[in-house]
Amino acid sequence: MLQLAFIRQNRDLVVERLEIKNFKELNLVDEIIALDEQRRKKQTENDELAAKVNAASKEIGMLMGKGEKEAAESKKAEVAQYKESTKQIGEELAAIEQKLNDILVRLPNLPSTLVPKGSTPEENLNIKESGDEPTLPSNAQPHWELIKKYDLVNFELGVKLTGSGFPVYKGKGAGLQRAMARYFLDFNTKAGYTEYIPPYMVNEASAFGTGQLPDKEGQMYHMQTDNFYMIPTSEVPVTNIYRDEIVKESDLPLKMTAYTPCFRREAGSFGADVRGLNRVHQFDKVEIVQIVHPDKSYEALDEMVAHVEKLIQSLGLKYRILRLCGGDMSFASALTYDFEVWSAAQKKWLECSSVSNFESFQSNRMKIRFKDEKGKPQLVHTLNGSSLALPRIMASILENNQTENGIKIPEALQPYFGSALIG
RNA sequence: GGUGAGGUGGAUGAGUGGCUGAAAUCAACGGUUUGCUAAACCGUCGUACGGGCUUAAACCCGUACCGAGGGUUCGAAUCCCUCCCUCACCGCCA
Repeated sequence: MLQLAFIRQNRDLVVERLEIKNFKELNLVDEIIALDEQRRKKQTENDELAAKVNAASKEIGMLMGKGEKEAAESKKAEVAQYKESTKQIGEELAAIEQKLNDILVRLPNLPSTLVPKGSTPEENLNIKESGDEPTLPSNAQPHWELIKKYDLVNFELGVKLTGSGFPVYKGKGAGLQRAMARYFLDFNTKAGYTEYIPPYMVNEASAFGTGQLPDKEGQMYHMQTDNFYMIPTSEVPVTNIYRDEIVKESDLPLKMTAYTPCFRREAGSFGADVRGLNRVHQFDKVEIVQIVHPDKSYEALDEMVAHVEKLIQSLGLKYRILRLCGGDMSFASALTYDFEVWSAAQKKWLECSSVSNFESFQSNRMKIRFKDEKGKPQLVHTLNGSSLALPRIMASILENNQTENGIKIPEALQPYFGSALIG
């Protein structure tokens, strides 16, 4: 969430930036400022009263020690007078704080100055397109047909076991998935990311920390009995590793990677968008996360974008990089680059990575800080990106690399997959 | 799931009603000493919010926080209640 002091001091800027993010309830900004003022007044009142009570209590202790019972009793009576008002002021203060916090938590992050205006995916800025258009055989098929042909993924079986959107990978399909995961992880650890295997369910505090709650409540699977959430991305558990920590400045940047399944309810999708592996409820993803010094976060973002680009290039896929417009960005992000790979038979771009700088939006919720040279705690910046989401990469590889004889496996994956062709 | 023990600052750990925002030790940081390292010695060493304060810093003052929430009391780390978590043993089990 945004820092209160920042909103207070930059009211106009906040409103202007929120507009770019297509945020409608701009009146909340002034409401926050008004509530904050009330809060400070109330707290001063509250503190002064508490100070009086504390002072009187100390005196009572001393008087009792000296055996001056009379004087002590009269002091007690004095404190009793404060009692009523302490309770009332305390309650008022708590109510104001509650209200303030409720609103604060609903404000999305401010987009960086690089973010283009816009409200739909069409308004995203296409900043780079690269890679060769593959030459397909005349009888080229979309990946959901290829999957059947080579018996790689069974969607109907997933429906039987769970429901739609829970694919079952089989044989070479399972093998390709495993090969991708290992290759991506190796690629990341070689670049200095430490591998983690986190829990696949998180508690409320973790889901709140990265911004999934309360904003995206409905997008996560919720285990009611234990009040856990299935992770929609490993960003959630991995970033929360450092929740409520004050790290050493010299330990920054912290770089982490994790391979996990991701669970998304994604209600309301239909049609070609959800055919095959395009959009599913459970999919695997390798994620990278960085926790960095606030002065270095945009440098880190560029580094991560370059890293993901290199990985996609190594797979020989045609791709493009988009800078998301205000309306298409996530709640918590300040700047997001999406990577899309070309799925040649569907003639469709498939999002396979999203790399974002959250600045201090997440760290303010999670209270991840470091001590600067003066010893003052300061919020870190957090970033994350997919490196990469597996199913759409698989879809793209299958479609782009299909030949009369079978599917060619990208060279980089061959050592992991164990062969050069699915035939 | 059963039984027992326990949750205190970066760590260990003392503290059972006022002198405790919290002993002591370790770690960390600054310094003295030293040919270097080590040792020794001195000093510093929680966070948040509010006020002094005006843009900021420094500093000073206040308030809150000893797992979370409530209660008793003039006063709670300390007493009571509820919840959460951890550890040990048993049961079950990959």
